[in-house]
Amino acid sequence: MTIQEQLLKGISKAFETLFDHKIDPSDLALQPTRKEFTGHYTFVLFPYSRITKSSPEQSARRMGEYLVSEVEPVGGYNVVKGFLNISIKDQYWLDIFRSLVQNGQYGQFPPNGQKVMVEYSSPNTNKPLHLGHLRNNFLGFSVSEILKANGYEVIRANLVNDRGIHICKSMVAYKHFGNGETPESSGLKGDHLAGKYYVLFDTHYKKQVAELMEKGIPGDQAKKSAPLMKEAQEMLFQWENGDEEVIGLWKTMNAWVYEGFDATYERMGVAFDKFYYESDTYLLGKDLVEEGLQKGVFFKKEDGSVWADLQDEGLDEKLVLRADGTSVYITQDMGTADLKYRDFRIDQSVYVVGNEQDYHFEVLFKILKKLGRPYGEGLYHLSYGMVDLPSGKMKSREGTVVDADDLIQEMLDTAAAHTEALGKIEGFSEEQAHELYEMIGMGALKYFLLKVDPKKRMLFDPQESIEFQGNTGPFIQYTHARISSILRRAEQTGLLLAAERFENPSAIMDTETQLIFLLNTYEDKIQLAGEEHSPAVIAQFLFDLAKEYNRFYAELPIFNETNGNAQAFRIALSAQVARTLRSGMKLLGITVPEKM
RNA sequence: GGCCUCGUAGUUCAAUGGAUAGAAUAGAAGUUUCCUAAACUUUAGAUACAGGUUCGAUUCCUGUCGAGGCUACCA
Repeated sequence: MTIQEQLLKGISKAFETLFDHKIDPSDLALQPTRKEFTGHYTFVLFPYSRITKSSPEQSARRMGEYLVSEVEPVGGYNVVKGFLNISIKDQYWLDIFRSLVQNGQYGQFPPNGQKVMVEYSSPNTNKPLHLGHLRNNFLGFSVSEILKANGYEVIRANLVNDRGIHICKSMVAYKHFGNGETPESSGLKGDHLAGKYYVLFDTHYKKQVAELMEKGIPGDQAKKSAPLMKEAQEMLFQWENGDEEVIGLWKTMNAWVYEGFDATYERMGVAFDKFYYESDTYLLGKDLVEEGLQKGVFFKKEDGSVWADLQDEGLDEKLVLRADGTSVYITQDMGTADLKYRDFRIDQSVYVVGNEQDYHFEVLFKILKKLGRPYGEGLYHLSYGMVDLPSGKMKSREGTVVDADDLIQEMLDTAAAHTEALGKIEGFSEEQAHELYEMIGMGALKYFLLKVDPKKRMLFDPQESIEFQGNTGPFIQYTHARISSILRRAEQTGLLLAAERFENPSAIMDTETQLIFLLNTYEDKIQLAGEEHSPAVIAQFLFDLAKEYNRFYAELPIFNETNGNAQAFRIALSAQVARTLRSGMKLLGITVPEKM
């Protein structure tokens, strides 16, 4: 039983014996005591004044007395207004610490028998990845790691949007202006090459529209009738009919793009267990429409189009099949959801997709539930906000996007320049130095994008680059590197062995208690993050831990300590902090260096 | 127009309805003979506005103002 559980049980008992009122421990909540006050856990009595029939302050005192005498780990208490601050005896912190150190499964919960698919990344194959994709990929990868740590079996999926009008645009432009250019001949990464033609299409298309409008054709009509657009639509039609030449070009260009994506994914450190391609799935879902009609979930209008009526759910009617019998986006998503289930028998499904699709997923999930899908209750849209630039929104057509490859390179360069300026790479080989830059640059970028609550839109200022001080990835990496350095020295002096079987010091300091307190909450954070699908919870925790450790390190001597027990204990505590930092950063997809 | 998010120090972010609204950064002032100064210490600075709910509101409700998104027989 954890210390929190013991406390809650004690409080529940206190309510029963002191105030003659039964409250289940699971209905009670403790919070960590704020720094300005003494104590470890705080229980708030205000809400219970009706039950206790006395002032919150009085009842807090009585409860404090009760807990001190009845709950073994409680060493003392103090009351401020209706807040009961409970202190735990040192001995119990030491016991907790010992059990954390000895727990071989620390940070990893046993398998829970549940299978979950996390779909993320899901790029279009007509242009390279940008800053928004980075947030998506880091979130998806991190959430997968967190779910694994929570005991889920995780399948990471990437649904590649490899067909449609946008790809045809790139293809049309390539046909006109390509002159047989290839990634090899141009020296461009495949995805950037395709992106170049997408931009070319747009510039020429805009020119055509402007010309038509000058001739007096209204804007709407001009957009539809511009020759390039017509050509793109014609090409889409040919693609759907399996035209050999079109399919050939499509395959060639997509292959270039995949090669480019693979390189970027590898640099980002993300991976997938299963790829789905829209060219395979875009016709799926019609059988579900049929099933829905039979079940009465859908209805047919006079023109033959099929609709889902979600007005009882507070939503509108939604089209699921066109009058001509062709499917729409949501039809395909319904079919793909079923396909995923057939492939893996998943219990849950997480979709990492931007918040502009909130409504789409709300509708999709409601439909799937109405259709009685076995996975229907386990659907979750991990919606995240856009990444804004100081100049405003990113628009690919206006060239204001921040390219993922460029940004990553810039991060590495900045990390390299910074590291060299600080003289940190003495004794490093070229290869080691490069590895370190990569760790730091990517650590900074990942941490920066993950520390913010996913659902909020966030601002990214590429000019200021990314900080290496303060609440950043490198700060945590640095803390880990320092501890590693301490452990190396401890090993040389033979202190590490002593630390491994440390004996309890006679007294422990506040900072040490605080560190153990934090270490003890690590697994709670993992579980919380799993529930909320939020790496931000873990990022914040790691920062708090690193900061607290730095304070500890600044205040307490480690190697000057004359008391052998205290010294061994501090080294053991340092080692455990390093272990937690390593474990937590792994959940964010960030590696930590031994030396920096 | 309708629907959904979001407005917190100069800036970027926190805060299951709880204590004196926390951090980081930028500003000001300090700290390197133990292991790494990418660190530490001190200092100043904020809940868009107006109501309501209650012991208590950044949080819940209503309205105003402001930012963004969705509102296609596009994907």
